[in-house]
Amino acid sequence: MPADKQPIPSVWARPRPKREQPALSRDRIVSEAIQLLDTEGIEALSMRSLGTRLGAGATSLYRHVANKDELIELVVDEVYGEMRVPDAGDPAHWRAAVTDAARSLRSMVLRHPWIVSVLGQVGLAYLGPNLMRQSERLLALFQAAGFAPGEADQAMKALIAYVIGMTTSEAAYLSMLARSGQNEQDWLESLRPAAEQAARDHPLVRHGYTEQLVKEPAQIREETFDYGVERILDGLETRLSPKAATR
Amino acid sequence: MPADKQPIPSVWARPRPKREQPALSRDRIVSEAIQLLDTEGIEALSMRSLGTRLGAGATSLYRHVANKDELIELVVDEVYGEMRVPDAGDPAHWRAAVTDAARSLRSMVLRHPWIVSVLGQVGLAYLGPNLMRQSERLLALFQAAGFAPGEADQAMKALIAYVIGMTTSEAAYLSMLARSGQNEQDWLESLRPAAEQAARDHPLVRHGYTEQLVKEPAQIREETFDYGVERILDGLETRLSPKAATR
DNA sequence: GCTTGATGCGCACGGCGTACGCCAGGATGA
DNA sequence: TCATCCTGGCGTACGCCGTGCGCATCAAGC
Repeated sequence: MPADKQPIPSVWARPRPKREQPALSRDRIVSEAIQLLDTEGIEALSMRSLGTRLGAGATSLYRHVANKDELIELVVDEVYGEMRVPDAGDPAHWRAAVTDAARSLRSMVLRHPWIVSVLGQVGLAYLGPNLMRQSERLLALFQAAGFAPGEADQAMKALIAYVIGMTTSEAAYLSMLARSGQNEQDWLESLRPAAEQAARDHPLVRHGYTEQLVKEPAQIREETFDYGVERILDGLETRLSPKAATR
Repeated sequence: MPADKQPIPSVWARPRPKREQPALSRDRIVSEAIQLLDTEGIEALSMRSLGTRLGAGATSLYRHVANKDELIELVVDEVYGEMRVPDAGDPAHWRAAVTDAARSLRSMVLRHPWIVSVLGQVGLAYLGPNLMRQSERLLALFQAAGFAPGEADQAMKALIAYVIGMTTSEAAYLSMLARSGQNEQDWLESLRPAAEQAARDHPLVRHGYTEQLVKEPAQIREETFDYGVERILDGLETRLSPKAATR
């Protein structure tokens, strides 16, 4: 047994080996992980770094979560809790309510852009309590609007898929921008040559690029997002009118 | 120097230390990586394992790709090349053409489900030649259908976002199913208790579960996917008719 | 006082991405 | 023909990672 561990000058000068933090717990671990992810990004999350932040060793965390994957499932469900879905109210205002929910989900993802690099791995965040709750509320919204249960389910899935897909590319873009450390305008400028090279031989793509150069990028993203939400709601609305028979 | 590496019986019986494989190249590396990803999943892809498969050392790969992230960007663009987008033809059939493209993208993702756990990290696959090409063809499709250039861009982004979002959850689900090694029915059965527990207090969600138990899961996924595509196309179509003024 | 269960920690293992320097062999130029 | 350089591959090593295991500590119950 190697008992000669640390070069402590005196045993009596022990640096308070015991608890000053409120002790480890699953909740504290999850919320500290989210903070770490928000401030330093996905690649900075290791069990060691998280442990250190909590004033604990890496392996201590394993008393509260089974492994890193489970931690990530918990973290994902936790941030889903930030989404806001309006109460199902007046059926006449279902579009506004659904739009609010979609925007709320988008801003959650943009607040926590690391989530998109993790969504492909967590198989069933589905079962998390927060996602469950939001699904229930969304279903209520669609059913109140007049969709039959089965179709409300499809409508909800279509909407969420769209929001997730659109924000995935937004978040990946913004993460990369953040890593570059540059201002968005400067960064786009430094990317210009590569983009123009790539768009050579693709006139339609190139036309889109040059057209967007004059507008504010953040505003373009928001408009594009809203455009898609509106089109999906338009498409869903055709199913509610009495003459619905598109398929 | 620890020279006791391999128990080679005789130095003279050296097993041909030189090339028999057609030599390393970026193309060979990328296509072997895709094969490895398809057969063993995302977590099996390491520079070492890939090198071994190619009959080379791990670090040899770095002569052809800058780092693992770049390899992944190459791999992602490569599989985008498998997507098929019809030629822009008769404007009257734009819906069928766009639907084909969407289904083609979906089946590409389902053939390579690991892609979804990597999409959040690659900032600009956008610039890859294959994705460029597909974007150009999709834009042509929408413009031929009657969308102005700017709106064609928004329409394309909405469609792709939907497909990516929907297939992300499908692929994550299928990956997890594959890892479980079980038949889908058995696996769903073993998941039942947890699902029912989670859906307690959420009657609408629970109703959806029980309703789907009688149908073929793969067929449900396909119908749900198609439903969303149809709704988006319905929504887009309202913008083409002369009386379009939804927003 | 003694036992027992929960909690945290140190250590160690095997694997990862990749920087670096060496070397063999082919291409090149005198 | 020979010296030189360039290219591509390899071995080694560094500093990370997730996590299994066994021990130390301590509060609670007898």
